Amino acid sequence: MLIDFNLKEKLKELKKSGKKLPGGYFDLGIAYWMINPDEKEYTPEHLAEQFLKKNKATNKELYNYATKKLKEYKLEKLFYEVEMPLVNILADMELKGIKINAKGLKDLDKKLEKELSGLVKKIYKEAGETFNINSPKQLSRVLFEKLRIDIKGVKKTRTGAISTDVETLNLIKDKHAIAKYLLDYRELFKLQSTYVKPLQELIGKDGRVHTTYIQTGTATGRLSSQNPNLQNIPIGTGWATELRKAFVAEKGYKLVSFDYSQIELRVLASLSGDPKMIEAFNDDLDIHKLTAANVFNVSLEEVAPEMRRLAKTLNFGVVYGMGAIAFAKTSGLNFGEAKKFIEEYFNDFKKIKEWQEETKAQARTFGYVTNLNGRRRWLLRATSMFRGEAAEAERAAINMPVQGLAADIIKIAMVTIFEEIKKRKWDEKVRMLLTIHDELLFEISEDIIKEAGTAISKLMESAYELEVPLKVTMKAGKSWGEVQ
DNA sequence: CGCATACGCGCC
DNA sequence: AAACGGCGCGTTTGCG
Repeated sequence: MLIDFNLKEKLKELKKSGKKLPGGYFDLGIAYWMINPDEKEYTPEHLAEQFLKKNKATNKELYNYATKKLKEYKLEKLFYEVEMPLVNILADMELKGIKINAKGLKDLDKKLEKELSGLVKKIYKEAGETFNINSPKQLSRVLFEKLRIDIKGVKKTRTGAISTDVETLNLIKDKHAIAKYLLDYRELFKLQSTYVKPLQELIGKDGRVHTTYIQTGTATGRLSSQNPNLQNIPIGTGWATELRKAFVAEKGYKLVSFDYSQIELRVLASLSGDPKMIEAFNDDLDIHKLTAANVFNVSLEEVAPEMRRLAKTLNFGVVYGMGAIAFAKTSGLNFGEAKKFIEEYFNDFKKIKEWQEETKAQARTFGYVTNLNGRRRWLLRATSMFRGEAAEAERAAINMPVQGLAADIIKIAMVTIFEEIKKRKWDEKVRMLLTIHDELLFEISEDIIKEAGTAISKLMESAYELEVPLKVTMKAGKSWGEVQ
């Protein structure tokens, strides 16, 4: 058995040179990540220091300690049956990469360039001077000192400066024409500088971009993606779709996305055992509409779009431990109304409140929380004497078992799908490319899309048994822009 | 000059 | 004043 660090990189090297893979392997970094997912680094030096209290340790010593802890924490199944197989799967996904239409990106770049130069001119004209729009410091001076725009309701940054973020710009939109231009500028500049420009640089000789998945990158069990991060590609607006259209399928293939519908809320319903929410998912109802009907005390037919929107914000916020202040801010309600809606929510879904309180108590009592598979997160600050610190740990505590189980489910699905691909000898026809928390993106040969799509959907839906069904929606297209 | 920090923002 | 969980990354700014 191969016992070492960064086995994904080693497997990639072996695959590239066509060599045989080891029969079994044990990634030390991932093992320690499961023991404590909040370490910022998982290097041999750091782990020896942190866990063995030594300057140096051999892999054997690190292995012995890790296996002991994995057993003690009941993490062996998750480690050996999910995380380790995933190393090989991620290696494949990274090597494969996703095809990019370079010409499309270049054209988009030019379009953005043109739009941006127009906006810059308008902004300078409104400001009566030229300055660096990308500098919050300079922008703040122009907006609030030179132009003297009213700062009522505008928040300050952590260091006390007047904020210039989107929320602020929206607030002053009606007070000065410059704000609208700045909002447009921000959107386009972000798109160009963060996505369109870097992506072009990262296209390989094979015409594809190859992200790197970090298996030890989050404290909840999720994966992260870097160089480039393909888990935060813009979606929704016209410009975002233009960008997504540059992610394409190879000739003879289509991109096919498989999305878990409401996976975190389903997990929360299941964990809490809340009868109303479980029934809603069992009946395949519109969960936000159902929530709205409950918090507004109306029938499903009487739910107006605005009511549903508020309920949706509530549903998402609850998973994160959102308070009245934050709910008020994101919903546009005043503090009192926001507080009432949250109370009403927990009154309607009592078991969710109970589950959250139990989970917080666990964090305080044991200093950690776990999810159904034993995935663990240490939260020693739950008993901090600083109220803010303790509250922050409590919010992390109620979120981790939910986010972490959702992460496990998609990882389990990836492992079973990978096995199915091998079994059916679909290696060249069904390529798993991306994993984006609750979504898997494949490149599938056009002749078997139907058959493979059905198989993949089924495997995703049966990856884990909850108190409610898992639901997957599938979409196929020539580009990523077409599957959203 | 490189590096860390602040700010801001894209996604789930 | 803020207090919504989890990430990665671009630009600016100030420090050594």
